[in-house]
Amino acid sequence: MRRTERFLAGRQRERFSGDDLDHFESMINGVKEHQDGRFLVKQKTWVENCHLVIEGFVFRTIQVDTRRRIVGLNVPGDFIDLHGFVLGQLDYDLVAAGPVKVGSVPRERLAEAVSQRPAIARAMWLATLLDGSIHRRWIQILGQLETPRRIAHFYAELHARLELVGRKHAGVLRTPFTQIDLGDMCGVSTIHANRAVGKLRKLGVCDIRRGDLYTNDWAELKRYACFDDGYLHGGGTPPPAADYRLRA
Amino acid sequence: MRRTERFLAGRQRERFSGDDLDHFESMINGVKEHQDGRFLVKQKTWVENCHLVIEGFVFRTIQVDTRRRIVGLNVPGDFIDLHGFVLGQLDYDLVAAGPVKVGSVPRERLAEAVSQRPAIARAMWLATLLDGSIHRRWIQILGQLETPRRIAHFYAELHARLELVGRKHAGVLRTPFTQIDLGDMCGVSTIHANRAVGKLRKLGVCDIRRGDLYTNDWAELKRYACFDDGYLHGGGTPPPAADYRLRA
DNA sequence: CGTTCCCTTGAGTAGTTTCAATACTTGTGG
DNA sequence: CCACAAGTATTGAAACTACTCAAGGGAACG
Repeated sequence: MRRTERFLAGRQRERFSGDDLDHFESMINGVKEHQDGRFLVKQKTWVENCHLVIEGFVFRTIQVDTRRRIVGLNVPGDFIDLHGFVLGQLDYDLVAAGPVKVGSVPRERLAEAVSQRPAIARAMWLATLLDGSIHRRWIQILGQLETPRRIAHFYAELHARLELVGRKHAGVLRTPFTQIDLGDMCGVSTIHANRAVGKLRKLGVCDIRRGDLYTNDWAELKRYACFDDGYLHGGGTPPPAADYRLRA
Repeated sequence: MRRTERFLAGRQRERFSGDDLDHFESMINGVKEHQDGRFLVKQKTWVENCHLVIEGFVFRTIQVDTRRRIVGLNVPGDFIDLHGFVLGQLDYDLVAAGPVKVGSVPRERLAEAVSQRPAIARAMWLATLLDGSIHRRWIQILGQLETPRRIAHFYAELHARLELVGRKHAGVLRTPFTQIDLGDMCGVSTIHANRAVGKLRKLGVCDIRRGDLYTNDWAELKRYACFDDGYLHGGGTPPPAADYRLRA
């Protein structure tokens, strides 16, 4: 299986030519595995390589004083630090959430690809736009839903994103996330995250145990979470035929 | 004064050649003024033109049922719907916040510029990355600060962003935002926004009246708001000399 | 000069936090 | 195999933050 197999899978990946896909695969100059909690990239340092998640999950965190906020989550197929390629540095830290496998692309190779392959340039831009879209939804969720629904929405999103990259989860979605993580994501205390998890259990929406979510009705869970997958821009919504490639 | 004068001002605008700047200016094929509350672009519709804010403010909102969330704010110099250029449609609505003047760029012109002018292509990507960076900060703020600090942070950010595009505000920063808007931005009820404004007044941090913020100590306000401008990627942080243009 | 929208204030309720204490898991070494 | 340690999960109680409902006051606009 290609290391870049999941990049933009479910979201216009089909626009790549076979040659582009080959080239893209060749840009990965190394793969590393990291343990849970490992800092992959620190904010405010010069980004020399960009990283693609191949296996596992990565948090984007911002730490202020003693308190950590998780401002984003990345799944297999996601680039995690493209911002650093253009801006030079990141405004967040990257932390392995559970064991993770990431591929590395040197910035010169990326610069070259972006300058010479319009499809890849466009794809990179697209990837960062998808990030933005998810960010906006998180902002909405944080301000609009009570904690149990935030947690449900988070898992619903994860479920949908994993499905886009080819991973179906029926009765259980396994993750390495602790309730501490859930709290940091939802902007609430750990204890409150625990009570919210308890409420989801009591309501019969789902059962979250040590990060693993059990449910036999994803549709009901998504309804409860007010989840609407439009913002993920999955498969069915490619724009009309008009040309919007970076180069003609 | 050029209509594109403020685009990326304070953030690598100096990287444009004079020719690029001329070309960029020529892409604007029309300028329109809109009144407060006017919907400029609706979500989930095909984006045929992209828009640049020339004067005034624009909200990015997401409406669910009767409740509106403001997930972003744009100021002069900002493109407000570049996402639609690549993704075809937006995941949010654009609403005029007070009277606003916007320039319009047809997508074919943008497609052409992006394909033939690497500096412009890079700038467009950069512009959307800055959006993302601000989004992440909002996520952090929403989860980490209590309401009075959120409001203070919001004004602090606005102050800094306006300064980047050449607008200094000493004793007062005038905006058309109502307390309803502040509540929708901070993810709290209007009434609670009102009480938070009252608290800022009582603390002596600032005095917000009908959207206008009065203070004689911006540094103190920013300290109170835990504001750190790094995420805006202003002037002082261009990356090292390495080439990261879209095309050689 | 009245309508309308916005701001302000009060009271009761619900959601969330902190502090504190008690279990449960998992991994490690004896 | 058991005991222990460390991290994680759970529960209770008091304090705080924020929400809703409700009513009154102020500023802007026609």
